[in-house]
Amino acid sequence: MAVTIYDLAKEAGVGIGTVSRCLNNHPSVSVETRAKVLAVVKRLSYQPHAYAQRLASKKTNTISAIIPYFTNYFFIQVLQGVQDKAGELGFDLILYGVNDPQQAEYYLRRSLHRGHVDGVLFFSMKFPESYVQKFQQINLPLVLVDAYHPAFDSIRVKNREGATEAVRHLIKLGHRNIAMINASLDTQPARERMEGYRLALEEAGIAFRSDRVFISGGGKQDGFNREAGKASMGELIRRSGGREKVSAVFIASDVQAMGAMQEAAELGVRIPEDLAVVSFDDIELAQHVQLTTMRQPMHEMGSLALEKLLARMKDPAAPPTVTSFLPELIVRKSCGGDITPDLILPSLGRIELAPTGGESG
Amino acid sequence: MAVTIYDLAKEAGVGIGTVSRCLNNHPSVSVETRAKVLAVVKRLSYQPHAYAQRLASKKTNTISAIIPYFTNYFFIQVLQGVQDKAGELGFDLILYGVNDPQQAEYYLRRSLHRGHVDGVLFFSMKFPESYVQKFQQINLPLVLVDAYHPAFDSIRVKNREGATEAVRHLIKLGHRNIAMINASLDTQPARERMEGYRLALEEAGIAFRSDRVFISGGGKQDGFNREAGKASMGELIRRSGGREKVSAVFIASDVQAMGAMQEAAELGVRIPEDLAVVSFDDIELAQHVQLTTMRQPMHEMGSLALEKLLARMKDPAAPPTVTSFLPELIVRKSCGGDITPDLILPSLGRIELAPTGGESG
DNA sequence: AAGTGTTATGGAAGCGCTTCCATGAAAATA
DNA sequence: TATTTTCATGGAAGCGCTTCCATAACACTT
Repeated sequence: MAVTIYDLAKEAGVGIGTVSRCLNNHPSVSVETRAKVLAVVKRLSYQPHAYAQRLASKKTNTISAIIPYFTNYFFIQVLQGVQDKAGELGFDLILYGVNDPQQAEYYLRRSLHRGHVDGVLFFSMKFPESYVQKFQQINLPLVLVDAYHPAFDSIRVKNREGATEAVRHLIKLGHRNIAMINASLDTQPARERMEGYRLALEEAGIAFRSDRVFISGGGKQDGFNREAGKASMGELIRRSGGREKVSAVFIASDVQAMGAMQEAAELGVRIPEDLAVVSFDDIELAQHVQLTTMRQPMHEMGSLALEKLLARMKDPAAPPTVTSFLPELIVRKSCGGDITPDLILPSLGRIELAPTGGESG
Repeated sequence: MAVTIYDLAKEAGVGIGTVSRCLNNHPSVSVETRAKVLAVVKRLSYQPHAYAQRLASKKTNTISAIIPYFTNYFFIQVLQGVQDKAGELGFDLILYGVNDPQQAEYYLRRSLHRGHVDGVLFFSMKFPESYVQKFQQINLPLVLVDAYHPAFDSIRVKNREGATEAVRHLIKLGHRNIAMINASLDTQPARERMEGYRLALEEAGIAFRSDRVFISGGGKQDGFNREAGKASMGELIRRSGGREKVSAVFIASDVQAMGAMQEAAELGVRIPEDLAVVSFDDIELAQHVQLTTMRQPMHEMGSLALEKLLARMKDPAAPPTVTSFLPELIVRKSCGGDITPDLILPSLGRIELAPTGGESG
């Protein structure tokens, strides 16, 4: 069997307490003893048993992250922030990918197992009311990212303000007939972004028309995906016409915009000539397709989430904090108009979305 | 403090053994006793202590996945496969993202801690020789994905064959001056894909020219990234000219191809008119930019990896197995020529890469 | 009635650690 | 030299489980 501290103790001719102390850099061990023990540790290539340590010390050094649809680029980039920080701090990160809402509860339950994790990161979903008390009861640190509940720490994005700025930009470019492609209103970001859209319109004296808001997805996921975006754009194009033709659209996320742009191209609608597009997130891809979008500091949100969790562990009694990020408008080509220099690329790419069937240029 | 089985036992008026048996669905408990105990479990909202269980039962139900640069879409898609399977089987997945090679060893060491994980998935990196023995010694199941070592199970992709097919396709379209943009030759996939490239050329009686192979990245990561692809393409375009102008290029991965295409567009080189492109992976994006590429079954590779790990746990003595996937050519528009219908999209998109400065079509 | 199974149960032992307490030796003080 | 303080150390207890063994209770057999 594996080497235990008992083996080490016997081999080094000391007690198990001493061995443990050597391993944990406890001060009260003589230099010689420590050297002797560590030599044995090395010789027998001893490996501590993680769970025995954790059982005895009551710390797990592990956190879990519960994330919906984590192949969504937005989450990946946030997750990267979490992971980098976790590595830096020596924490293990258990990844729970949620594909349907029920799973979220399953993973919450799992995270609640006493001694399983030191804390939980919960992303972009409505935190189930029924778990609020459970977390409070056992005092398990929890941080909500891109979500909100008054009882817990949260990291948010000013969706409303961001959306307003996005739509304002379109208005500034002269658009009046501005549609929105949104995700499921079950999600808070979708609701908030729509509110921002509505506000910007009102501000400019443009009437909000609910028939200009397109939500699709047929219940599949939460609507923040390429297919939903594609479907919505299809509908938009089919329904938009006549003198009140929609000339610009605000899309609730880059991923949707990807699908939407593809559909537009397939239907011969040119972007930005026929339709200006602004969306939300600034995932890596957005740059590639020259999408104008509202940037969220995803990596930073991820690492901050972990920091907040640690702070919470240190001081469980502190009142819940909320950190809000204000998204930043990144102007690229998809909105047309007076294009200001791309804020990411030093030189502008020449990638265009052209509706021609064959060669162009 | 938290509720333990002792509390349950006292409360239900039974012994701890009986409680444990109830919780674990052991057969030899009477129906009434079980009901009585489970009622108490519910009433006290008992949560088992994960690490105590694990310490006593010697099973962790956890595996770790060591993945380089996991924001790379290729890995994400593989990881999704792993995660889905893990969720299905009730395993916890610890994610170790590696940003530089040293970290890999750190995470290997960590995974080796006795009792920490039941098995390890190691992705796309050279498995360090110095850890071979350690894994064998403690008999920790290990599966290599997109990597190989004779001592362990592995899941591979026939990189050579895939590359050959990719280049053959270009040759079939009439190209003779075919360059390659590769990643660091320190990685096995890069070496194998280059060999496939060379083979296809030889097969067609075309001389291999090392000045037609472009590798860049300046040591940053392993070269499988957008920036490296962009840099290589820049060099290719600058160096290619005269009568032996390169008319097609095989790029070692989609991610690199993204950067390369961007650079081409910026330099006014049209794809596919001026330069045909075929690459490798078929990440989700490839469809979006109409990239012809060799598809790897990423999700399947991920879930198979976990299955293999389980098989290995069951039978530690079985000889190492190797499963190889043959990538499949997906023809889209980036290679020009006689375009066959896209195998993913029912109808072809119209997204084009046009080198024009402004509107086109 | 005595013997043989069968089933349900209690609880000790043990998983491999950390931590605390007691102890003995050495150093510092009077 | 006698006494206190400090330091290093050994090892028991305990973390919360699973599992095994012993036992009691009961139903069958002959």
